Amino acid sequence: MSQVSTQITVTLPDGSRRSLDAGATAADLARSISQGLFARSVGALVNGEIRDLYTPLAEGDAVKLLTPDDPESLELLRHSTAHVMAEAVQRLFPQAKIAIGPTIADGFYYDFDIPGHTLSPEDLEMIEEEMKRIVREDQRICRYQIPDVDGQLAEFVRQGEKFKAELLEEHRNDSPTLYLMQDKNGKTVWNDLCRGPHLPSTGLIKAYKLLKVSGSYWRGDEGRDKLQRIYATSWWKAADLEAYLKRLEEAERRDHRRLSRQLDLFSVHDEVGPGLIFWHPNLATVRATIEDFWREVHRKRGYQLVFTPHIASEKLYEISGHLQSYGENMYSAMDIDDQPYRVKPMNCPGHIMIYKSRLRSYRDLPLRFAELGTVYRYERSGVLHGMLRVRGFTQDDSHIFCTPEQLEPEINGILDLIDLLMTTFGYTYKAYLSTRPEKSIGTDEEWAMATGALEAAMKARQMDYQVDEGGGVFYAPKIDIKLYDAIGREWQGPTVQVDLNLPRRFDVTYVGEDGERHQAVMVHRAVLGSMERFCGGLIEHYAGVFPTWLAPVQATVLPISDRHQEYARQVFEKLRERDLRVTLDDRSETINYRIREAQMQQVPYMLVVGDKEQAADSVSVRHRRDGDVGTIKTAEFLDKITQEVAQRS
RNA sequence: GCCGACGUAGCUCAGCGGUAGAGCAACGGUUUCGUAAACCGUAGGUCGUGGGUUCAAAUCCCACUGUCGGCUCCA
Repeated sequence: MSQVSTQITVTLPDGSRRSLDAGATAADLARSISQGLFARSVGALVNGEIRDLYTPLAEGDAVKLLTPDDPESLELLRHSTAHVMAEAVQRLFPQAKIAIGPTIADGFYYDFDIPGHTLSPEDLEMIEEEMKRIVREDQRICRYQIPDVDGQLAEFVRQGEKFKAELLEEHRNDSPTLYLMQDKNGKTVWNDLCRGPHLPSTGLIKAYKLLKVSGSYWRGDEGRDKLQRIYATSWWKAADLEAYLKRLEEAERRDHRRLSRQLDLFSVHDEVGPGLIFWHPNLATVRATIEDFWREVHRKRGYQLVFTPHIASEKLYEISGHLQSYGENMYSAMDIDDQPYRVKPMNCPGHIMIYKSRLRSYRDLPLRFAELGTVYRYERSGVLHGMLRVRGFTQDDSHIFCTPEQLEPEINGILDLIDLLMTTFGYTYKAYLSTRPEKSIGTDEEWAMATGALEAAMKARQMDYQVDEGGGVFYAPKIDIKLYDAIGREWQGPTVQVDLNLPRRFDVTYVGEDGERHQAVMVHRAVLGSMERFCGGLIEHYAGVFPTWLAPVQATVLPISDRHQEYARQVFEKLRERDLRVTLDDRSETINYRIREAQMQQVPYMLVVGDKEQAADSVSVRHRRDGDVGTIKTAEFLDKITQEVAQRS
């Protein structure tokens, strides 16, 4: 051990400082703290960035050693598992060329080009077996800075690793690194061009599973090589993997297409075409209830409801620009009296027509037009998905026309409405502000005004939000809200956009205090998005167990035997008079059978009536979740359920 | 659109070269019941569509169509 004269000092998470020999790595730091920590460390967080355990540290670095207890360590684990998977694939399929293999939420994937072979589910098992071997071999994973980029390039080319060659060429000035997999004798058995970071060795990999194969394209470009992608996941503990697979199962259980069959919610038909939804009575009831609520809250907030036609002359979409920039998502023209017409893909031009039907004064503003507007858009067949991705859908669309001064309070009002609706349905959410992208129209002042108003409104409400720099659409900055459902999945939620384009294209103006015409400011916003997607998502969020105010059937009356039918009918009528959705199930099936059926249909209340209830003008209440909750007076039950519905709980 | 898997009774699925099966649902009867499936019986499919191979095709091959998992796109 030669004593190096220079020392460096690093800071630990608890604020304490530690001196190390210059050139010391995070591993050395761990060792200097305790053997136990060293044994558990798999990487380090250096100045907030995840790094290899054997990263040399520099003077002043803030270092946190990562062990499997730290969530950040999963990134290392998954990235390394991806490499092991790629190594396994190349062992089994020597002709396979590797593309990229990043980590994603809950796992990772790796893309391959495997000439002459298509991966099958059986292959996945084989690959898993091979991975087991690589893990058992406990290969070291070493970072290696490429000293001679051209030499390495030539090597990649010689190996036919054209994707890696392309990547290396691109990153040649970024101090590119290889990660080498080395066996016990220090011999490199595999390598991958990779920025890292990685685990120190493959032996640390424990619980992983390959999930599915699918197609992809090199760099996501369908003009380029077709690749095969393997999706997989990796965890530190078998129990975590188990829990994750359980979560997938739970998601499967909640799948709205599956629940639709059980609860008779919606259908699509070959004879009609894909992506076109038929709402059955049960789901139509849910939707209608949501729409009633939606209309109520909009009226209360000064929105005016409008309706616009489903087809329009092409001229409209030429003015709006949709034909030019959105044409490939629009259905082809139909001929009406020698004029081309189109099915509407957007509601905005229609709302603008209403605005422009007369001269507007600043005194009229803001004008808030809202419509449950049905639109049709061409979606490529492969992307259609149940109710979540369709070709015809109804947006809860609104366009607000206002002055620049009114913009901020209007945004604030929208955010308030969003909060009310999302809270009612039990979603939590996060907000994102998307700012001006590179390719965009409008002046700097316009963008500053619009973006500023969005930001100011969120700040005024003390909302947490993240900024997605350059993530706006070309004509507008926007606020996107992401929803989190009952099992923590993310959904695309409400969106608010300040449009800098259409007011100009349509010459949307108002007469100001000064008697001059000014261009109006226009805001697009959708809260629920589309009724199809929202209701589809809601089915999964509630797992088909709709709260009482939304439930297709809120209560069912179950007479014990035929002699109770008359009384059961009386109870049924009483509920119906209260405008409750109630059914009477007096079929000659056993009471157990009828209860089971109501349970499986997720009916909130089952009202069992027999001799005792008949004698006491009462009902025996069975709740779908709590079971038999006892007998109460019919009038009392009516009050309770009516209140529950009114509270939307 | 592209890659891959799949399409058998209303639903869930078995059969995978040799005369189409089960459970549930439906229908008819019996049963009149106290909190998650009473009993007996009946009916139901040109095996997604079209073509090919074969003495013979639900089964093998091709095309189309739809669904599913991804890619991609999302004014």
